[in-house]
This record gives sequence, structure tokens and C-alpha cells, in this order.
Amino acid sequence: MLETFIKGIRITEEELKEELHKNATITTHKKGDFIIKNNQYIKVLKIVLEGKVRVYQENEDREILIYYLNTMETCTLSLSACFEDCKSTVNAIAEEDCTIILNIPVRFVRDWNFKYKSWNRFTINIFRQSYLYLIDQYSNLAFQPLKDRLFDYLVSKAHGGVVKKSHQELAKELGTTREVISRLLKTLEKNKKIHLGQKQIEIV
Amino acid sequence: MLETFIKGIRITEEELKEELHKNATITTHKKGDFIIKNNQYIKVLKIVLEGKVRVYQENEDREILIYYLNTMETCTLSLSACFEDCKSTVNAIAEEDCTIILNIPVRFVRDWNFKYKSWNRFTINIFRQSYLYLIDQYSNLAFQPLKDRLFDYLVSKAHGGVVKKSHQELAKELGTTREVISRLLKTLEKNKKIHLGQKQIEIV
DNA sequence: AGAAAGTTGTGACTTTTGTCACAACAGTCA
DNA sequence: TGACTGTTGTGACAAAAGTCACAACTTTCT
Repeated sequence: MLETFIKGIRITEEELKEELHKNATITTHKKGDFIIKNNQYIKVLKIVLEGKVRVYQENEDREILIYYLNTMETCTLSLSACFEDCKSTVNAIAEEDCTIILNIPVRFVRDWNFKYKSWNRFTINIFRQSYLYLIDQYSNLAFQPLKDRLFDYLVSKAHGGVVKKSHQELAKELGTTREVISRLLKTLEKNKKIHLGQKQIEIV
Repeated sequence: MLETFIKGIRITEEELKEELHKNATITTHKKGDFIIKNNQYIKVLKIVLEGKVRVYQENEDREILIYYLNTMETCTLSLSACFEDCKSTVNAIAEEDCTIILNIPVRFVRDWNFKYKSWNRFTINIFRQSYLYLIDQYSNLAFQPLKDRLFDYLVSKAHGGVVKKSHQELAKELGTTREVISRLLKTLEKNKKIHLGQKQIEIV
């Protein structure tokens, strides 16, 4: 059931479904656990069944988000690593308590890619979407002032007009420091764009 | 001959070689020609046989490099577009006079991906390399001050310790303005890191 | 309740980057 | 040769972002 829909790609082949069942193992991680650390070898494909994982790059005291993995999302970098042995250049940390990960050995991912049409489409689609998304982020980072990137980010992350994140978390996601975020948020509040609460930001 | 080595992937299947010959058309472009414009539909896979193409994003008066296509390199974004109809979000311009492009219709690219193992490996590899490269650029952009990005860029582009580019070109590649580049280059010269000449920078 | 940890606000300051204006020089071409 | 275009240098200033220091408030845990 779970593996029949991944990122909008339906797994149709019965044989592939069986292979998935046979080879996948499921692990659980607590909030704050590292799923992968920078410079560590990646050996399995990771798909988040439930929970939330933050994949980011770090630099001394700062961090920047590459992507979040939410329920039923696949880690593009682990998929990428399946095709050539390599070390991770990012960190991944469980952001929510009950995270469950499905591990599929590298050689299967590679073989399935040519054996099953739906898996092939799945692979390509993950790469395509991730690449286009990253280019977009890249040019935003290059051209948009932080205050705009912050506001856009808040809008994109809002549930019912509300974002439940601390300033520190936002700083880590946007690649800056806490003080800078606090200041920009205050300015946005003065301009009636948002309303600030404790660990909560309401978009007006 | 040409199509047997693309990005380190050897095309082995005789049938695929034949298909390439049969379906590819070769076009030439003059320096300064737009190969693709932002918001335009991409309909064919583009591989640069000779010359140099700059693929970039623009924003009002500034630009930032996504990648260069040199001899025998494949445009990742056109490859990506083969798998789903979409408009380009970037521009591509011929940077050198004699550019020749090989056009392969979308449906072939898609079909070959499942039909020929070497083509499949080729596709995946392009995506993998491009994605990893972009993540690296992304975190540099986020964390490295421009003066470091500039110096690193010069080192990476130097041939025999020399970079033949104007300050304006460097600005367009690094996503900033000409004056800023001029100033930073002067500082690098003062610090004995480089030596400045007319449209030429020598790395010490 | 009280300590500890996490969160937010903010002033003062520095560094980095962007903008504008203008001058000087080099290379090209009629 | 002289106009034109492209290239480089630079001062003055403005805006954006980062740093440091410290205070106050909230939440959590015991």
C-alpha cells in the first residue's frame, strides 16, 4: 500500500511490489537523531514513511536547508548515491520524534531502474524535481534580499496562516543567524505583514 | 565517433549508435545567439559538440551562472525537460562563435532511457553530477564571502594560471555587479594573490 | 516554587555588498 | 585620425547582513 505511491509515481509491477516488500527494512529514529552525517558513506536509499527529516549543509556556526523530507518523500541524495559510491556532503537529522525510514540496498535501486518502468520513472522524476527546485532556490539566494526570502519562506511553510518555528530554526533554514531573523521579523511586523507570538508567526 | 563518449559514458549498443545517427540533427549558432530563452518551451535534448554555451538565470540587471556547456557536454535542463513538457526557467547563450548543437527529439530520449543500458546510465549520471555540483555551488553562495568565491572561481577557470575574462563577465557569472568585482580584484592584487592586466587576470 | 534551558528583543558596531557618478585608457573601425 | 565602444579604476555613499553583548521573558522539568 505505502509503496504504491511515491511522489506521484504509481508502482504497477507486481514483481517490483514483491521485491520492495522483500528487501526493505524499516527503522525508527527519535527526534534529534542524525540520519546521515557529512562525510559518511551512504549505503541505502532512504524514504521517509512518517515524520520529518531536515537535510542541510553546515558551515561553522551556520546552516542552510537543502530540503525537508516529509511523509512519503524520498531522499534525492541517497538515491543519487545509489548509482555511485560516495560520501555524503550533507547532514540529515530527524526533526520529529516518530520517524520511520525504509532502507533499500543500493544494488536493487540500480537494477530496478532498468528492470521496472515505473521505478525508472520514479528515479528520473525525483532527480528532475529536485534539480529544478534547487535551481530556483539558488537564484533566489543570489538575487532576493533576505527579508524577501524570509517572507516567502514563511508563506510557503504556513499552515492556516501560521508558522510554528523559532527564530533560530528559521535562521538555520535560510542560512543566516538568529539575530538577523529577529530583526527582519520585527520589521515585517511593523509593516503589518505578520504578527509575532511565542514560537509562532501569523501571516496577515 | 563523437557520440561514443559522452560525459565518460560509452555508448556500446550498435543499435543505439544507429539511432543517434538517424535522429540527430546538427545546427550551428553564432556567438551571441540565444540557444534558449527564459519561459520558452524546450523540445529537444541539446548536446554541445563544439564551442561554449552559458546557461544562466537573470534578474533585472544581474545574472548568475548555472553552468557552462563546453565541447561534448550535455545540457542537463534540456535532458530534464525531455521527461516532462515544460518551459525553460533559464537562458542559454552561445559564448563562442562556432557552436554546433545536436538535437534529439524528446520521445527518443525517453524511450532510450529504458531501452539502452548505456543511455540509462548516461541520463542518471548527468542528473547526479549536476545535482551534486549545484548543491556545492548553493552552499558556497550561502556561506562564502564574494571575495573567496571570486578567487576560487578564478582558480577553477584558469588555464596556465591565466583567466581571460573581463570584470563584467565575472560579475555575470558570480551574480554580482562589475564595480564590486573590480574592487575585489584590486584587493586581491594588493594581497599579491593575482596580477591584473587588460581583460586578463594572472594568478600568482 | 525555582532553576535551567530555550526564546525573543535590541542597541551599537563592523563588514560586506550594491549603487551612482565620473574619469581614464585600450581596441576597433570608418 | 578621431569617434565609438568596451574596459578598468575609484571615491562617496547607502543598504544589507553579520557580530557582540546583554536583558527579559517563556517553557520545561524537578
